[in-house]
Amino acid sequence: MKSCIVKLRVSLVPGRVRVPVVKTVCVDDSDTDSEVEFMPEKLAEKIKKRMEKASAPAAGKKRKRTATVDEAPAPKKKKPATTTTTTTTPTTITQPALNRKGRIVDTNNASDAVLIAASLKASDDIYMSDDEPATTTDESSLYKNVVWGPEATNINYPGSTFPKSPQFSQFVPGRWERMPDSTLSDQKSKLVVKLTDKNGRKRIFKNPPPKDWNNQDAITALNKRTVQQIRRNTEVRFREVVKAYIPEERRWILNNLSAGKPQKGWKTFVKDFNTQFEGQTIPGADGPRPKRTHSSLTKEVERFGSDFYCKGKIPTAGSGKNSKSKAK
DNA sequence: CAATGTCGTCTAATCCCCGG
DNA sequence: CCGGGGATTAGACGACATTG
Repeated sequence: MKSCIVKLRVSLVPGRVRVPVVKTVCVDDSDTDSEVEFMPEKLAEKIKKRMEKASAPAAGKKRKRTATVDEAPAPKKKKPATTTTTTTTPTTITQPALNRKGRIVDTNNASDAVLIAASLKASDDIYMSDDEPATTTDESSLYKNVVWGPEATNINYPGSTFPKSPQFSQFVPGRWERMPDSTLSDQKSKLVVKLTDKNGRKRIFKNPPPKDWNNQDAITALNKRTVQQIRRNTEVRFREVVKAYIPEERRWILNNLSAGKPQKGWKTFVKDFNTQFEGQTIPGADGPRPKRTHSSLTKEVERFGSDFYCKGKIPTAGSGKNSKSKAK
């Protein structure tokens, strides 16, 4: 199998997205049917839509996917540093070009099956053969033990890079992941996280593969662990810190609801809300107020509608159902 | 004790189904 | 086709548990 896949990555330049243009060339004796359908039309449609959206950052805040290459720390301009606090300097926010759904590969889908057949599995240098690898197979674990190879254990492995701002796209169910250029990538390669930490030290984290790549629980835990490794050692974050609703916002919500419902529909409600708060700096609040999405607002009302908004009250901090333990 | 892994809580963003 | 509502999946973080 002398096949080799040439992937032409498209750099997503915010503001001008050019989609896919794939080309998976299999240099092999077999002929390469260049007309293979690489992606279900429907999906392609969605991806396109998504990319458009992604490249049209809503004005205001929202850091777009910065060139998170292992480049300089990128000082970034910081805000007035209202209060001291952790001033975690604006971190690098990265996000995959395709959403979860778009990256999932369906083994039962004909065109996906074709892609899988044409794709190469990640190197054994990461860990030995998947088939007969595991030394031990701890029954209680969702993961299996593997014998890590040089790519995962040797800091000096040829070609290894240790970015200060590592890229990472969540693991999705299944061994394969669809890339922006619509080729497939073996998620095995994401099990080894290489980065240069805040202290300038090169690190390699080795996360054992799931026994079952389709087990969502295993995938979820794997994602949490990986994201945590990156979060603790770099400035990279995959999304903004969630900002809770503040009393002023909730007061507005209350005043604009009738029996728990928007008076003029959610669309207007969301627009008006953001016109009122997005980007505003409210005394006492931490930084400018974030833009709230339709999802966010409807969820807020759904959560506290019956117990608060419908009763003419606004939720108080920590009224969810826990009071958040502050000191312990 | 330090480094890591995991859990709990809060909130966001989708996805999906269903009814108008 | 659009919007509502419920269900999923997920990230940030602090706190706690485990490991070495």
